[in-house]
Amino acid sequence: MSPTDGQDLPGLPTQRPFVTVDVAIFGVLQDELQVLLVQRPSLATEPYPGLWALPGGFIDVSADDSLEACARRKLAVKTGAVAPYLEQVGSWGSKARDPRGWSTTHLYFALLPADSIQLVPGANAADVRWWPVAGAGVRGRLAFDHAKLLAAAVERLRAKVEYTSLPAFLLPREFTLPDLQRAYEIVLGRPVEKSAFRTRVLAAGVVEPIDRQRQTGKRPAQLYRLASRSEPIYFPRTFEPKRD
Amino acid sequence: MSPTDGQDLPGLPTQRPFVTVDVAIFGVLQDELQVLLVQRPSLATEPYPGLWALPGGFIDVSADDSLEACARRKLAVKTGAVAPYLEQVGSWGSKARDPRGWSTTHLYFALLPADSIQLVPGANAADVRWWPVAGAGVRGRLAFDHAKLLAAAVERLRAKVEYTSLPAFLLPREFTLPDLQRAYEIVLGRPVEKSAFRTRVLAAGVVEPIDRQRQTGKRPAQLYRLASRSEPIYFPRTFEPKRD
DNA sequence: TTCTTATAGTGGTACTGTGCAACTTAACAA
DNA sequence: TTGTTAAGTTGCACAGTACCACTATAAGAA
Repeated sequence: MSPTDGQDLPGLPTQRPFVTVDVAIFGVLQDELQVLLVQRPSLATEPYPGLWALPGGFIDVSADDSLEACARRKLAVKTGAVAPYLEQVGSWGSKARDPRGWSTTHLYFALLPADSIQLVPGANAADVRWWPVAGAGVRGRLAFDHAKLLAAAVERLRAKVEYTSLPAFLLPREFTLPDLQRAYEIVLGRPVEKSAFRTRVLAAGVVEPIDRQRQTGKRPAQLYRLASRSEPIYFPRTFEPKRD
Repeated sequence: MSPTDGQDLPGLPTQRPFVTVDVAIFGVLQDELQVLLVQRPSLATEPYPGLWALPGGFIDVSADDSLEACARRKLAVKTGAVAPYLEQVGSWGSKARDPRGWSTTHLYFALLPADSIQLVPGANAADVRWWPVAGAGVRGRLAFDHAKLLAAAVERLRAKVEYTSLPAFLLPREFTLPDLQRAYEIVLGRPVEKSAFRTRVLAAGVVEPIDRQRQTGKRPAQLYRLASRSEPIYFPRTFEPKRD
């Protein structure tokens, strides 16, 4: 048995992977699902200089109390906001994923109303930008294995949108049912049937009407807000579209 | 900005959490869902001496190529077998969860036919035993935050059993539909209706009949095996029991 | 004023997968 | 032959979704 193996050692292993947290931050801008990426600094001493990557970085063992706290901190640093929804996607770790050595990352994804935030390039990133999500990722090469991570986050998001109220967290506090329907369509990348959608959302108690409407030039639309602003609703069934 | 923060540092952080992988290994024994636990050595130098814990331990950066490979290795060491199903539950990390310092763990769960394996106490564990799963965990105190980890694994397992064929991985290669139904009932902790269950399983193409039956004294039962021995099937809907 | 247009919202029927209860079938044993 | 028991089937009810057609409400044009 290898000397670094196991909880039974009197001491801790001296060779440890380094540990990072990455966050895929999603928003809806210009009627598209977009993800926030940061450009890595163009220093030859850095891996993947100048390439775009998911926001994230090393755990700070003196500043962060937990993984999730670390994710929330990184999110706040980039957006200046507290995201209404944050979920862990999973973790990845291997000898090969970072040229600097054995590394692990803990991946989270966040949803937020894109109009509510300010982008903050910050000290450790050359630039910050929203990128449209096309298919399972974005156009262009990403640093490290971030294309794979992003694909996993997008897949998780789309899967859960089939049976939860997650897209509501992409909207501002007050919204109409057509707004919400559109958010579903943008994330899923396919049309959603109006009548069934409304029945589903109202029957599940996702939203409650406020006593105001939105005037748009045509028939005004009832405004709603979330019944529960922190927890998503789970619908009894997924969508079941006939034609694909 | 803290000196250990960020990918932008020329160097890597010197203070790193230590990294472990834990595996919740589930099986069905004596008509009960059980989980494999190891007893920690009774050395005063070890945290939680003598307590039971999920099998797992430190990543071995020289032996393990990836997190999942590490999980498979730990699984093989304890059971001497390759589990037909392994899935990551998630990761946890904090300053407080291990008295030795900031630590992270990557939690997996595995399903296997309990009769197919040999328990291997091994060098780094005083004992290995199956423990019945009662509610969200096991009777008795576990080391570290393993009660929370086990609860998360059990919750994930039960949730997926509602809409997948996962319990099939708890059975031997050949089984009858009543066997499979019983596995669902054991994991879910509630009865499952025979007729709807059979329709569901057969319509989804989970199994294929072999041309043999099992004689039990009463009417013989058709034997089946999995159509796909590696991937679970996702049913179009969850169970929808009327009375709870 | 009326007509047109566009979006919001409703109603009605079909369909699918599940729940449930009653039934039939196959083997064994008394 | 009959009774027992577990395996397997049949038929109907039900809930939630899909789809299509319809009505409602505002603004602006005619």
